[in-house]
Order: sequence, then structure tokens, then C-alpha cells
Amino acid sequence: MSGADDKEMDFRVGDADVNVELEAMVREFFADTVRVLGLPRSVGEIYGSLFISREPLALDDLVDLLGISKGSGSQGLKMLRTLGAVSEVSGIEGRKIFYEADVELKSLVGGFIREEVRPHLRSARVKIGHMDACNEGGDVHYDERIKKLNNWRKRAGVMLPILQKLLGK
Amino acid sequence: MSGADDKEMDFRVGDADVNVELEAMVREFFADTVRVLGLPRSVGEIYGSLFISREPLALDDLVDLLGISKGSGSQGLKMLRTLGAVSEVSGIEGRKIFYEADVELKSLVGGFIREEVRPHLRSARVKIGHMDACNEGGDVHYDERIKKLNNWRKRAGVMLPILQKLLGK
DNA sequence: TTTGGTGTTCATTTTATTTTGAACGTTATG
DNA sequence: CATAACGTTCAAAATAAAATGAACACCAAA
Repeated sequence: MSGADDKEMDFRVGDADVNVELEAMVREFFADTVRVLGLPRSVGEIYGSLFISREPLALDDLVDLLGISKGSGSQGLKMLRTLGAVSEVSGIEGRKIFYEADVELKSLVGGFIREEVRPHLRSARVKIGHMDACNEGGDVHYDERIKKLNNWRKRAGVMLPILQKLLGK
Repeated sequence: MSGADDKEMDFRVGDADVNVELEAMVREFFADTVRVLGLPRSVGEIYGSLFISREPLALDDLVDLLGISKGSGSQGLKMLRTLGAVSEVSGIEGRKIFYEADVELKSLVGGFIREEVRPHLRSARVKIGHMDACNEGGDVHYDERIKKLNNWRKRAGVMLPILQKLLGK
């Protein structure tokens, strides 16, 4: 006898119980969390579903589970793949692709830095270069500010590897 | 003779030239940058204006300069004050309040952490507590995941002071 | 080669966020 | 006191972001 007898919040799937309420809380949690990072809510819901799920899930499962459209699910998974936050589970029957959440903080942060932070720092370097070129007269006040900006950028650049190192286990 | 004779992009204000093109680039830069942090564009434009301006600016100046509404400017300045990213300049004539940008990376990051990051970590702690309480049966898989989540949260908590220390000049 | 199952793309719709601007406090000044 | 200069608030409008779903591509099995 395994559960599913005291609350309507549990129901059987395979041979283990699913705590529907808990799983919903976790999805909600990630939905809120990724919002802070500027990612769409559905991406958080998808990641949360995979994070808390006992077994890998396919696009269809997520669509059913979350009540989102296939398009939304597909795009969300794409983003998560790009970030390296989920990976395909190999060796499951059929053509359907199953995913599981990557749960290593190190690689999650690494993926975010690589895909979201680094590109911004790169473009910042270019823009600051343009600013400097635009300060033809070499005005001292402008020059000071541009230098400060560039200083910030450089500090961010050295901070990231340190951050990643500190998070590495 | 001070500039303003080779391009229409410069014009005189007080006794120093304003490089209109450069200042626009800086505003644009900050507008893009704060977007990454999840703050509205106008907030970045306001901060950028103050950052690059030779002298402190009042709400009216910003409204004129940026072509935004008084309401937008007021709310933007409020947000920047809360973040500690701007400060009122004391001792200027009249009732008008002038602002200048705080340009210490340390305090900018500090303000962002205090106002944006810490509250999220706090609420995360509460939510994770709820999850744990919700896992009544003590299911081992769920327990493992909840523990991992809590671990992440704790690591973020210890990371922030380190980050701030490293940024402290 | 057709059919059915999967996944992706992208123009459109929906939803969320940001901006606006009119109404309203407040305070200095005539 | 009346007026004007400033700043704030908040409901409504405008804009930006995300979700939808139909069309399509692909591939494996029949």
C-alpha cells in the first residue's frame, strides 16, 4: 500500500506517488526565480517540472502537465538546452525526446554566464570603445566617466571566473 | 574659443560644451544595461543622464532632456533613490531638488543586492520551508531535491558578501 | 509513398510592463 | 490668502514580451 488514501492531492503514476501540491510549489518557485533572471515564466515552469520529476519528461508531457502550447514548450526547451540547464536522456524507446534537469549549480550558473552575461559584456566593450572615439576633444570630464565605465566592465569580467570557481562544488 | 564650430552635434551650455552624441550613447548604454537587471528603460536613461552630466540635474531637466513624462521621471528617480544609485545634492537654490549619480560600483551593487536580491532569497527560504512541510511522507526523492534547493539558496547567501567584498575597490 | 507521430517556426493574439498625464498634495512667496 | 512652482500618485493608454496554434518539416514504420 503506497499512499493515495488520505488526500486527493496524491495519485498514482507508475509505481510511485506524485505529490501534486508539492510539485506545483516547485514549478511556481522556479517560475518566479527565472523571472528575476529575465527569462519567461514558462521556462521556469518547464525547468521546475523536470527538476522535481522522478523521471525524464518529453515535450508532450510538459504540454499536458503545464497546460501550455506545444510552441511555448518547444521554445522553452530550446532555451533551456541552450543554457545547458536540461539534457536529452538517451536510450528511451521511440523517436520522442526525453529531458531531465541539470541540477549542478555550477553548470547552471556557467550556462547563464556564457549565454546571457558574456554577450552583454562583449557588446559593452564595443560600445565603450565608441564612446571613447566620440570624445574627440578628449574632454577631461567625459574621459573620466568613460574610464570608469570601462573599469566596471573589466571588474565584471574578472569577477565571473571567480564566481564560477567559488560555485564549483 | 571652445569647440562648437566643427559639428552641429555640440552646443554651448554654461561655459562647457556638451557632446550631444556622446551623452546620447551613454544614456542608451545604461538604458540597455538596466534592462538586463529587469529595470525599466527610463530608469537607465535617467541614471545615464546623471552619470554623464557635468552638473546635477533636477526632475525638470530630465523631463526636458529625455522627453519623458513628469510621472515617469518622478518614479524613475524614486527607484534610483531606493537603490541608492542617485543622491540629492544639498545646498542649491530654491525648492527644486537636484540629483547626481552615485558612481561607486560598490554601493551600486550593494543597493541592488539589498533591494532586489535579498528579498528574493528571503522569500525563497520561506517557500522552501513550505515545500519541506508539504513533503509529509518524507519521500526520499523529493527530500533530495528540496535539500538541493536549500543548498543553492544558502550558497547564494554566502556568495553575496564575498562578491561585495571583492567589489569594494 | 503514404500515414502518423514529433518537433519547430513564426504571424497573430494575449498578457504583462511601462509610460502617460490629469488630479492632487505641499510649500514658498507675493 | 491666493498663486505658482514642484513633486507625487494612480487609473488609463501605449508599448513590449510571451504564449498560442496553424502550417510546415522530418523521419520512421506500414
